[in-house]
Amino acid sequence: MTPRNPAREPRSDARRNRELLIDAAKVVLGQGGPGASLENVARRAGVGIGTLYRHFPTREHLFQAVYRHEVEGLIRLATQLRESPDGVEALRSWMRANVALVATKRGLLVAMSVTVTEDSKAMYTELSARLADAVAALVQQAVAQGVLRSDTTAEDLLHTMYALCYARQPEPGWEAQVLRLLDIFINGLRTQ
Amino acid sequence: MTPRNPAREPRSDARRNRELLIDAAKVVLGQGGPGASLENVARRAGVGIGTLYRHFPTREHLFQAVYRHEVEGLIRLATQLRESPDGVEALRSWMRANVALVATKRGLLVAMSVTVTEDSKAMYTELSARLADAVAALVQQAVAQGVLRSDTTAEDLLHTMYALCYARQPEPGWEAQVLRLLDIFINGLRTQ
DNA sequence: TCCTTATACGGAGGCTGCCTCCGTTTAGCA
DNA sequence: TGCTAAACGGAGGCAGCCTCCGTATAAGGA
Repeated sequence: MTPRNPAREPRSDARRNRELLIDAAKVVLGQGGPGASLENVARRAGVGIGTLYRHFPTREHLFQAVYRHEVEGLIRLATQLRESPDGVEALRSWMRANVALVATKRGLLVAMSVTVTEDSKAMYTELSARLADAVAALVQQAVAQGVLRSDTTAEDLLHTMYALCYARQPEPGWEAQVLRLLDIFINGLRTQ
Repeated sequence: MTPRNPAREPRSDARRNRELLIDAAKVVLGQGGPGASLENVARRAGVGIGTLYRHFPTREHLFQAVYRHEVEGLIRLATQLRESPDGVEALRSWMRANVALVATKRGLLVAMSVTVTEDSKAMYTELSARLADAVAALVQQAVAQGVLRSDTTAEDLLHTMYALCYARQPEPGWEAQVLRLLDIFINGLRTQ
């Protein structure tokens, strides 16, 4: 074996366990929030606690990895939806996915907001920009198809969506309410 | 001794220890946030952990007691400031005290926002209303003195203050910035 | 195919905090 | 001064945090 390979690929078991841990953490942190038990995450992933700590030295590392994973999923989804023939429907689907994420991963979002470090701020900035770009592409597509008002911006959509989510979150049944209001908003953006 | 006294006053040691615990919790929770150690609170108060749990059966009971204590302090301050000859200065002092509270008790506020129960929502509603009333009285006083625009509302002030606090909080030095912006805002409300 | 070893795994163990339970102490009434 | 309801304190059992180190294994080279 090559004894000195500074940038070697991670071993296959390491890669697999990392994925397992992130999947488990999605569920456990999403429900339990900032105080959720990391031993519980390791148990659900079927790995030892030592493995968890090797991959994610601190609680924040794990939170960040999960968050990044989720947001990159949304970015991927936006890219896929650019194939869609109906640009407005594409936007609607994408926003539904985003609201669903806020709904199921509430604990995670609270956890992220509790521990704000320089590091997490940088990540947040980077991901926000990429997300906004992905949505802007969807908007442009719909505008080009002639089904959306040409003065629409990605920020209009994102700000409205997050404002609705956060203003409504505590009540039960808020998700349906927000989706209804979003539909109205999107209809308002249609070329008549 | 009267064995059957359903609504007896708490014993003096109980009252004293309750105060000691709230004082200690102010510091410990203000710094440590939601995850702060309750044993640490008891140690700082100089009482046993059992005593803490008798007075505050859950972490939330303690959080709520501290929060109520702080907000009632602000309400008392507003009442005292009604004696002040200069209504605008009184408002300014009061808002400075409020910003200082946000600055030193950040951990507490985060803790309160993480665990939202029916109970805490009711308390929050009640205290918000009383706080708004106290500020409204200060505003009316200043208006009556002819030093403040007569269309000013307590909500204008409170919303502006909290929006500034929460939008700015993470940066270092935010407190001075917020105080400066608040001063400008209050000057804007002066009758010229 | 097998050997070698860098890489990764798992969980025991020490520590801290949570919360309960109960024996001890004390405030305050008569 | 005596009595007792009320309050105190901390031991103890349990759970989670994180580290450390002996064991297992993936994968490059012979």
